[in-house]
Amino acid sequence: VTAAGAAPAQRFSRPEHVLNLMRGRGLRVSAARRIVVATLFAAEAPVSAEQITAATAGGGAEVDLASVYRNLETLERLGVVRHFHVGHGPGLYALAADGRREYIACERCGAVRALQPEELDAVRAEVRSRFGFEVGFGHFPMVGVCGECRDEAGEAG
Amino acid sequence: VTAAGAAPAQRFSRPEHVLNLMRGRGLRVSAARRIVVATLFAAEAPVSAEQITAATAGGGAEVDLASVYRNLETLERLGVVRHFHVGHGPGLYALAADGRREYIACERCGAVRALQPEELDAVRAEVRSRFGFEVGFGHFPMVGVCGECRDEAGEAG
DNA sequence: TTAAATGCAAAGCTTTTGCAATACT
DNA sequence: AGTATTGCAAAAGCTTTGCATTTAA
Repeated sequence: VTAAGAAPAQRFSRPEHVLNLMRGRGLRVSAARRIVVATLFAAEAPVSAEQITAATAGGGAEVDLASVYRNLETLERLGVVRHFHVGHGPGLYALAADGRREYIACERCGAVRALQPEELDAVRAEVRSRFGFEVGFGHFPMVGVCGECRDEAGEAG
Repeated sequence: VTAAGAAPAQRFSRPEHVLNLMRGRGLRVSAARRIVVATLFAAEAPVSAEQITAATAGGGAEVDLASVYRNLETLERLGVVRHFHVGHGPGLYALAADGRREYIACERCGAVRALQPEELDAVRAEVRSRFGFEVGFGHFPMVGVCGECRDEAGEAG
């Protein structure tokens, strides 16, 4: 079942696919948009708006932070991008190309691990049966300490 | 085992207990502090700093927001108060009188349910075994839709 | 040509910080 | 009296908004 108003699940394997989608929707393909989209495709992990503007520094042109935010919002409306929040700190944006994702974050090293929703179904079911809440980790992921950071910290207090 | 540096688990059933603790630590008992502490005791649910300043409006005196934040931080250092974050929105503060608490929040109605840590042990264990993360819900609670809000929304899309 | 999108600047919201004035001890 | 604490104001961090200018179509 597809929710009305939501963009259909779709695959965007390259920046041009996204830009074509925008053109198809009557949106313009500006230099700023090319850069934002390119940066998202180049990113290996979710990035903040600030990081996107910074990433453009190397490429020559600089995209204003406000424009980055506006474009991220536009891309999110198109279903191309999703964002979420880890602890304090800015929102993190990533391509939604592979469909819905959820996350779990390490508050110590900042690592963000992307998960398939099914991987969290057991957790979700546990929470639902115990507390009656239907929880999701796509927008507000769980925060904790990852295995590596726990190992580094040692086991003795 | 008690972590070094952490305040010992203690019970504060009345505002005076807290004020006495502060005096004992060489801290002064100001009008602002009386008000902040009183407001926390009077609150039925976790409150924001903003709500604490607003709550003082009825009592006559008004405590500056900055002072509220500073006092909340002081009280947190003393182990009297804890704060956590629900989605967007300001931090929420509550007495830690009954020991450690964790939370789960409804993103629709804003309800915050306090939980004993043991109630979340199964969830924690599930996450640990699957992902290697040791997660906590005391500072960044899970966010979802509570049972009542789901009922209200109906079951058909 | 013309309306969408940009850059810049300002503002909003939460929280923190500097500093002179106040008030607890 | 002496200093911790306050109030006010300004600033910091993230995000949004207003507006004149640029620019894609």
